[in-house]
Amino acid sequence: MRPACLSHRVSPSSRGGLHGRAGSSAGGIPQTERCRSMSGAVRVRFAPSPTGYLHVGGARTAFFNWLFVRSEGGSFILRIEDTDVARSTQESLQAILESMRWLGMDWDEGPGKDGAAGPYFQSQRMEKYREFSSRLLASGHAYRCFCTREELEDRRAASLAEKGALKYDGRCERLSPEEVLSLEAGGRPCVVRFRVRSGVTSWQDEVKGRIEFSNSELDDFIITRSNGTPTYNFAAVVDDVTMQITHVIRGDEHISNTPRQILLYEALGEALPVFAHLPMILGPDGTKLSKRHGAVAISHYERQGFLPEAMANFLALLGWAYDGKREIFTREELVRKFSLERVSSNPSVFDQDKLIWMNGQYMRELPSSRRHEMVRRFLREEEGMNDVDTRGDWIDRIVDVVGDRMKVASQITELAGFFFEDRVRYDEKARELLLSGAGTSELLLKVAGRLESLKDYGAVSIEEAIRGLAGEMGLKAGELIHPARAALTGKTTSPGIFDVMTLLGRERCLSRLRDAADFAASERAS
RNA sequence: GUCCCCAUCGUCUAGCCUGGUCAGGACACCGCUCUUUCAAGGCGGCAGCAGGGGUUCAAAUCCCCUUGGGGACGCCA
Repeated sequence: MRPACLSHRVSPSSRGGLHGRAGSSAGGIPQTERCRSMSGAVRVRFAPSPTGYLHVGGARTAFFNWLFVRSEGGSFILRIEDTDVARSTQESLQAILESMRWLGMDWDEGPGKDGAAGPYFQSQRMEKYREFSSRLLASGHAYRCFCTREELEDRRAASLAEKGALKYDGRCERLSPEEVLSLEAGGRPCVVRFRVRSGVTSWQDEVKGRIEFSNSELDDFIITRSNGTPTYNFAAVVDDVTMQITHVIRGDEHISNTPRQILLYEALGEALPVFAHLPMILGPDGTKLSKRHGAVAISHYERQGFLPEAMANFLALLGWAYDGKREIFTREELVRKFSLERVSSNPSVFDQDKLIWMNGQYMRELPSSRRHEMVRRFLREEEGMNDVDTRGDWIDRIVDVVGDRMKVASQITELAGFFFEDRVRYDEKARELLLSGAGTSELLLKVAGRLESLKDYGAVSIEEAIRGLAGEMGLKAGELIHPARAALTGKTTSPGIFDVMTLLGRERCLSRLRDAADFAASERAS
């Protein structure tokens, strides 16, 4: 309802990067900056191509779109850019939709949700692209080009060799109508190119401020391929126009596409949407985040036992901040507080440690039943444990005992793996501990003896017994506990030792304690 | 190579538009505390305005240059 393109960011030049002098449009062509959003409801879109999973960067883009439209009130359109038939797959589509849903993003129009602006698959919108292509051809904004790929490549290479520009030289633009006719008659395949006018193209970016390109930087780009399908820039504009998209919110790798798209809007006589280019998400090495940096698929995080609300919260903070102090927000708060004005213009590095921390924050607020579920699922699906449900209660108790040490479900392995393994493996520190003390072996045997003689084997009585034993021996409880921990878990850190003893069960405790006693004694002897 | 974007602790960032508060918070890290270890909690610490010029009484903040990083230059999206 607010007049988006006029009121936002009253002084955009402050966002830095204003190098162009305002109003100096060299070509003297007035920029049409009417905005669609002035006339109606906000409509935004997320337009993935189904050629893989939903990755962190895409998810962040989608989420900012979603957050924006939910905070403004409007429609979120999910459009599938599947014009690359060779690479698009049904599995990818499903995977992307699933990750979207997992993160809690619902769409108002798109796959499974028909609307007036459909269809929502580009592969089903070919007539529209053809129609707009002929319109541009008829109005003289576009022309046919008969150059072959080979010719183009040769010229590009030659130009490159002379350190020239890599742009199309526009030779087919100069073809006479007769030549075009005869070429067509000869059955020579052709593409349709957009005729880029001279001058300057600029826009007021919602996050970057004013951006300006000289059209001489652009060449006459292809809008329709020789096989009749539209290229990305063209399809995107036709769709955004026909779907009445008011705000284009996307990654800033699209900045260089924007002048071309604006020129297309202009030629079509359509009002421009508001553009908002989000800073990119980088890997720890400072380059664009990709699989090289490790896990980038949202589904990976789901499988590892991250919580969707934590993931969403974390994604929201990648390039957006409320006041720099508060960081934990419910989804409702995010919707309420989100605004494009507070999106920063500099790129951010994806910090897994902080994600883990944040997930831990959400994890400890969870009812234990939900933590049980998450761990069971992780064990079953990721660790291939097939008796998870027959041992369910026992596993649930382990999860309880692990408590908030577990920040992500997958950490159950490192935190409590010793419960599930038949034999303990001593890590470096445990080894040292078992081997260092003088009477360690004897201590362990005494602990074992005490546990063996317990009538009632439970956490409370175990604790009493161990502390009692320590007292009798004139030792501090810790002097018994530490070697016992090493013996039972193979590590020097673990959940509370009495809980460990309880859940491990008397038999396994006794054998592990005796094994460790043997280990301590034998190694010392040799 | 050309064009574009970006520049505050190691990382995410607040502060910049509307110059003047010890440059604030969080993750990570390091202490202390609690404690059977770890985790969590509490308390404390380390650490930053890329550099250089301007403008100004005053610059992280406004302007210019340099440097650095990133992105885009396809009949991919």
